[in-house]
Amino acid sequence: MKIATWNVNSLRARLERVTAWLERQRPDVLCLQETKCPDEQFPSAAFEALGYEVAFAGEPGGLNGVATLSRCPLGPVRSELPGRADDAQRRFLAARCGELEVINVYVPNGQALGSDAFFYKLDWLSRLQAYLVGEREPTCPLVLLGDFNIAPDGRDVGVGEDSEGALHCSPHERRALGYLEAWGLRDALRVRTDQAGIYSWFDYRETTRRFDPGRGLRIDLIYVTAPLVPRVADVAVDLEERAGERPSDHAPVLLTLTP
DNA sequence: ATGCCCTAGCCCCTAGGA
Repeated sequence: MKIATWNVNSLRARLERVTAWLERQRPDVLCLQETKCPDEQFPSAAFEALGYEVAFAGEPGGLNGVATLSRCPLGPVRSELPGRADDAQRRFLAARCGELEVINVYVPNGQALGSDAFFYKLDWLSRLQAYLVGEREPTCPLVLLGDFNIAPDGRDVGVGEDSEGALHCSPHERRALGYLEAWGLRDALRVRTDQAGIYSWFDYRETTRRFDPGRGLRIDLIYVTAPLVPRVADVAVDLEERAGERPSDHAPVLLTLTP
C-alpha cells in the first residue's frame, strides 16, 4: 500500500502534473496541500477518471486548502479542526481510507518568530494534539501526514547554518512535533533511516535555474501509529518531480506499507 | 557569480508562501 503527501502550490496550476504523477506512481492515497482551489472549482472528474474518490476542503479566496484522493472508498470525512469556531482556514482533512484513518494537514507557515501568524501556528498544532488525544487512539492504524512547515531536527535542514532556531527550526515548533510523537506517532522516514540531507522543499529562488537537491528542508512529513511501524517498508521523496518543468516548490513524499 | 521565485486575486501591484 502506498500513501503520499504533496504540497502542490495550487492544484489548478498543476493539475496535469498531478494526474500524470498519479498515473506514474499509482498511490492508494494522495494527500494534497495548498490546493488554493475554491470547492466549486475542484477538479473532481479528473481524479475520478483515474479511479480515485475525492474529499476536499478549499477556501473561497483561493488560499490554503487540502484534498485527499483515495483508490479505496472514503469513509467519514472531517474538515474542521476542533478548538476554534472562528477559524476559516482550510488546513485539516481527516478521512477513513479502508483500514486506515488518514489525517491530511497543512500546518500554518508562521511567517516570523513571535508574529501573530507564529502564535496561530503553535495554537493550531496544540489543537491538532488535542484532537488526537481526545478523539483518536494511538493503538489504531493512523497516518498523519502533510506539510508541517517544521523541520524535525538538524538532519532535515539544508538551507544554511543560521537556520537553526529560525522559523521552521525553532524549539517551540519542534516541541509541538514532540508532543505529537509523545501521543504515539513515529516519523516514518526515521523508522527506516537516520540519514541527513533528505529534503522535500526547495526554495524557488534558490533552485529555479538549476535544481539543487542538497539545498532544502524536510518539512513534508508522514507520521504513523505503532501498529503501522513494523509495516513501514519505504519512505521516498520524488525529487524527479521537483526537478521537472513548472514544479511545485515541494516534492511528493511516498510511504510504502507492507500488507 | 552574493542568486529575487511563484500563485491568486484585490489583476500590472500586493500578500503570502517557507
